Amino acid sequence: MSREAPSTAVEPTPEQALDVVRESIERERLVTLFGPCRVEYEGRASSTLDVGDRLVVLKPDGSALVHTDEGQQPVNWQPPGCTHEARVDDGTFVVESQRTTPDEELLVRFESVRHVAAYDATDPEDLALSGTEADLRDRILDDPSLLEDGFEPRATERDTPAGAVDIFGEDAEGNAVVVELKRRRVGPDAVGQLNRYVEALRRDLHADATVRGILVAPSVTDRAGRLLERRDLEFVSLSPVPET
Amino acid sequence: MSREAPSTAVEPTPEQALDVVRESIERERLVTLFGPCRVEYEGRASSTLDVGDRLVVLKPDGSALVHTDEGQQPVNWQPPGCTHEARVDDGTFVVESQRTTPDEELLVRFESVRHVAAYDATDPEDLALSGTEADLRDRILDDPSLLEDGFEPRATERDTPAGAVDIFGEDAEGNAVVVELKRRRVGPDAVGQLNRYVEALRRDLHADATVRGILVAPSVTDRAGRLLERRDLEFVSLSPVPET
DNA sequence: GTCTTCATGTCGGAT
DNA sequence: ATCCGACGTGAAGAC
Repeated sequence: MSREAPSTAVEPTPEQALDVVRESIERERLVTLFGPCRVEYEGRASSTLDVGDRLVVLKPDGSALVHTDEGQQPVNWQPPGCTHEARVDDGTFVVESQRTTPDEELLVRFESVRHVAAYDATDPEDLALSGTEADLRDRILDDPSLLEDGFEPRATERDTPAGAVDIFGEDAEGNAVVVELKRRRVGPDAVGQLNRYVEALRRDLHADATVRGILVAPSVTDRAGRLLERRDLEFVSLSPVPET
Repeated sequence: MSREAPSTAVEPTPEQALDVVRESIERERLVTLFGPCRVEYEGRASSTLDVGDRLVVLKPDGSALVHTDEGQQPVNWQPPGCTHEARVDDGTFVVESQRTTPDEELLVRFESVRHVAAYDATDPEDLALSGTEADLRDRILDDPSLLEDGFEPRATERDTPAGAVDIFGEDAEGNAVVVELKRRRVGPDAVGQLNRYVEALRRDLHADATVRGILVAPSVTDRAGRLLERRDLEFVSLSPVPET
């Protein structure tokens, strides 16, 4: 019962495709199908897609992907947790993938299946990613003077009525400082976020407390920069990874 | 030179895989590879992924996808416009996908290729999607009283210094109305967005002009609701699709 | 190219 | 289950 060789069939009949797919779903294999098909989706939104050649991937965790020859994103999909079902309907091979909460359904109707394959896939590894917001946070915690001289971090993920603040601390004068981190160049949305946290803390702390808000990112857009000024918020340029 | 049958090879040697993949890239076919591999990415961020079974998809538009047995999203990828290259390196089959602006590179090193397939794929169809924000906008433009009696739309995508307003109009009393649309339940971010537009218009219009801000969505979260009140903004519950 | 926002966003973490 | 924010977000449209 260890990993078996991939099962594949070129130009299978609908019945042959059905056999492969049903058994593969049963045995929790990763399935790929290729051929001309129509796709219908109904759920949070709804869509139809007329006949074209597509690659359909069914994963053992219940995800489904419909890929065309273009684009990084699938043209249709279903998230993990769905139930895949295959059948032959009116002589054509059909895959249906359903879930509840919310009720959603994906239907792929093949004009013909040009290829089907099934794989035993196991992947014990986690992705090791660097250059994230967490890396930016750690850079500042390791050397708070990167933010400004005299800055002292007091907490990460500090809760406020408006949400959790990335880094909360004190400046050299003892003022409260709210730091919002972004791993890349930011627009007006990040300024709004920082502003909400600063307002919330100003309401929560003593009325006489000064609360500074500092946005930390590699850079800001013009509009975001003007918005920062208007809100009396500050900006410090810093990347998740030291500049080369 | 019309559509040929899929080419596939089970357990190819690295050299056989190389032949198939090189020719398929040349001929702009859609390629899938399956087998145990390591993956490295370097670009906006960087990542490594140790050995595991994965499905790799190379598209003729230059996209690359690395899928594990779990998750809707690829564990690694490359966007359209990249250059795919295959080679045998130290006896192992390797795929490299590169792009510029920004410089990014994806490297997939197979321990062994368990299956390779190549497809001629053409897809002339566009997805027909409904239930989007555009549908919500059209509902209101068709029947402005859905927003409130006496509302008159004047413009969509009206420009302000803070960005484009979804719907700009006038209420029964002649006050300016800024409408922000969301196709689903919204959080604090949407309130911030609406607030920016309202502030910008208050600065732009005559000092004595009243500018109302209305958020239109199926529902709002508690925090967003409180934020709306604090900012003196309004909420109207409406879905992109009429309720059943 | 940059900027801005939408998305069936997805995903993870916390409550 | 909902809420909230990060993401190598991606994709589209405007400038």
